[in-house]
Amino acid sequence: MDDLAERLRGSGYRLTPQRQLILRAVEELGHATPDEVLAAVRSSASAVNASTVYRTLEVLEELGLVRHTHLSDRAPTYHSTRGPEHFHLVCRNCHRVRSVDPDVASALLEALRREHDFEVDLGHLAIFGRCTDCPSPSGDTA
Amino acid sequence: MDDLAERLRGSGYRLTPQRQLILRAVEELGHATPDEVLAAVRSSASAVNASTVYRTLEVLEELGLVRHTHLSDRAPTYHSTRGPEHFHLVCRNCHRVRSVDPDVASALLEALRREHDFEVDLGHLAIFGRCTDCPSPSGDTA
DNA sequence: TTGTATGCAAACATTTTGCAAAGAG
DNA sequence: CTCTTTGCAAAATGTTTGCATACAA
Repeated sequence: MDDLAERLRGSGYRLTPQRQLILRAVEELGHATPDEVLAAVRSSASAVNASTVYRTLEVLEELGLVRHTHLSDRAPTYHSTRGPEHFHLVCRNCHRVRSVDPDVASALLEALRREHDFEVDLGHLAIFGRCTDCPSPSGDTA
Repeated sequence: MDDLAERLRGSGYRLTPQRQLILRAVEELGHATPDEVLAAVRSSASAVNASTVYRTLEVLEELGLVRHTHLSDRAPTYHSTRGPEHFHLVCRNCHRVRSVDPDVASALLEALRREHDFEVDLGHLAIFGRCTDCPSPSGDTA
């Protein structure tokens, strides 16, 4: 769908092949780092520059077409906003990442709004911890 | 208090002046990046190396004396575990950071435990969003 | 004395920047 | 045509590593 073209023009941006490719890559990859997006775009066809990926992800996020979150201490990951909104659970032990329905957190959001005048950006949220059934308390990545 | 000495030895580590200085700096600074810790330690006295700061913060965190969280897209911040446990609210607009009592999130933690077999690491949690009364919806740092 | 810890310098990973050339509208 | 976007190369930022030396126990 050419949501992309319209959204871009609506904000004074231009439609370029790079932007199309990068958005498509994010949509296909699920949760991908800029590097992974770069690799995907490159294999998929032409050569695109890393800085273009960074700049484009920034634009796409501004337009609300993608979002980023931090699922590790390393590079951020980007995902499309086309699917349902969600937040993330990340297990420090097995590194499994789960997407959770916002409803689970609605009470917290409400409390923070009321008691702390704070509006949570749920889509950016990544909660670290560990699966109850995950073994060794190994000092692992965060 | 020489909790530090005991904890270190209890895990086969040694007590060094650098480790004392770094722990003290974290305690005094509140929420500080490795770089800020480095600067504090350096001014406070002798010269310490950056890599020592990184290695030491890792050890201190393993021992449970400090914790780190991500209050920006940049460097992580470390804080002492001597104060009460808390999680963080970060406003994308005014960059204010608030420490919140864990109780506010207890229902969520319980739900995640029950419904997702997931044990949240609350001390690492930083929730982004914006103060309700913060003005402009400027596309700001994350 | 023995092995851990440090300093140093270099490597690494990720992101940002300036600027000239390409290309969208 | 004009102004945005790209590629490129270099710099900036934050962190990690190998190795010889220093020092805690």
